[in-house]
Amino acid sequence: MPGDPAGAAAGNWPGGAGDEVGGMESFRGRYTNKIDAKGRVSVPAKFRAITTAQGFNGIVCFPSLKGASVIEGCGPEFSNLIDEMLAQLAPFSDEREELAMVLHGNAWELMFDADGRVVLPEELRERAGIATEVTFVGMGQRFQIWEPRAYEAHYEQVMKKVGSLSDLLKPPAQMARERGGAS
Amino acid sequence: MPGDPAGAAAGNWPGGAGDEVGGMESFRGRYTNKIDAKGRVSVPAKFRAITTAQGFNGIVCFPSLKGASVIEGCGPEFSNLIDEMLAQLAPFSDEREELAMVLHGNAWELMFDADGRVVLPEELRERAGIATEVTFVGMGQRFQIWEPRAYEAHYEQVMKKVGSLSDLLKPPAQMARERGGAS
DNA sequence: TGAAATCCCATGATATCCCATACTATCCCG
DNA sequence: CGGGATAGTATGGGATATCATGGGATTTCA
Repeated sequence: MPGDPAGAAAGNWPGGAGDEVGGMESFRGRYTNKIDAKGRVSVPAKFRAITTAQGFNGIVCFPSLKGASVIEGCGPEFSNLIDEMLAQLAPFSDEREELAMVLHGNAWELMFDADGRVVLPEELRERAGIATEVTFVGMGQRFQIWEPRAYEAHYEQVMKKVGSLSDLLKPPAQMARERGGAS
Repeated sequence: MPGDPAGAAAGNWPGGAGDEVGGMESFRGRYTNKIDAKGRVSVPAKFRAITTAQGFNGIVCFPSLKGASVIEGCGPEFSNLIDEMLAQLAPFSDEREELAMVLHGNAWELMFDADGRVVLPEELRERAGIATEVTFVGMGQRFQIWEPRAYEAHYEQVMKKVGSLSDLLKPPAQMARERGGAS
């Protein structure tokens, strides 16, 4: 790989909305890897490049808020974003404590070993129904970790629905015009 | 061969929109290339010129939202546009999550090799029914990658319908006038 | 001291790089 | 106007690097 030491990484293209979304690289693509006898699983190299570029030699994992059978994963940048979002809630409100209990109390920092593998905590695997294989799914700022069959089933459902959602995608200009109330 | 792609050229005619934010170069023309034993396929030189001019030595591919058997492709400018459009949806809404799963989770950044080839991921080829040949079809801001026969069939259908759509094409001035008046 | 987690190395598969070749459209010059 | 030279492009194959994965050895902590 000519001059691409995980830092310049995947897609540092110019201009664009990358900055408006928060300036972080996007987790893209889908990768299915095996869990070995010791519980280790390789994090996709493309994903590793992103989190290490963010200054953390590992990933952060926590349960899905939606209760779905899936593990959420991200790098320090999105993890910090979560902290900021929590910080905006009233300090001792029930809502903040409850969110914090999930997003902090059940979040793990998983360090890469020399070969880029991590061990998924039993607590998270169990809830996601993960046994011998996992599917990493890029979600932009963060990614998800699914049991492969559960992902397949879910994705089929999403594909059926997503055609009708395409109307929601509008260029920023058009979005502004509609907000402004022309018509 | 229909519309003489060579003549349409890369299209940097004078006064062109190449520099403007909203006016990206257009993907034009149609090219059918082979997939070799290693899964590699040459991206048409005209298309390569566009994405590299946008600052990315490769293409971005993702599935069609309409569920059609086709792979969507683009350069960083349109890819960034997608990010912007997604960013405008409510952060953890179902709609945004579902669109992200398709547009990020099943999107790949495919880098050109020294000869301008990429390897289409199995996940995308499968859904598009692609095996040994593909047809690149320019779509303006982006392009599509079809299994050649599927493209032929689809194109016949489109040609039957497109005649009745010609009224939709109006100069911007007229468009604005109608928006202001009616509705 | 024992179980579990971590480190380190080996291996196979895959993707990437690099060079060679055939073809075609363009250019140049007679 | 024609014919040969030339550059750009698509394609094929061998060599090389990267990555996922398995297993042994060492460390850590209870």
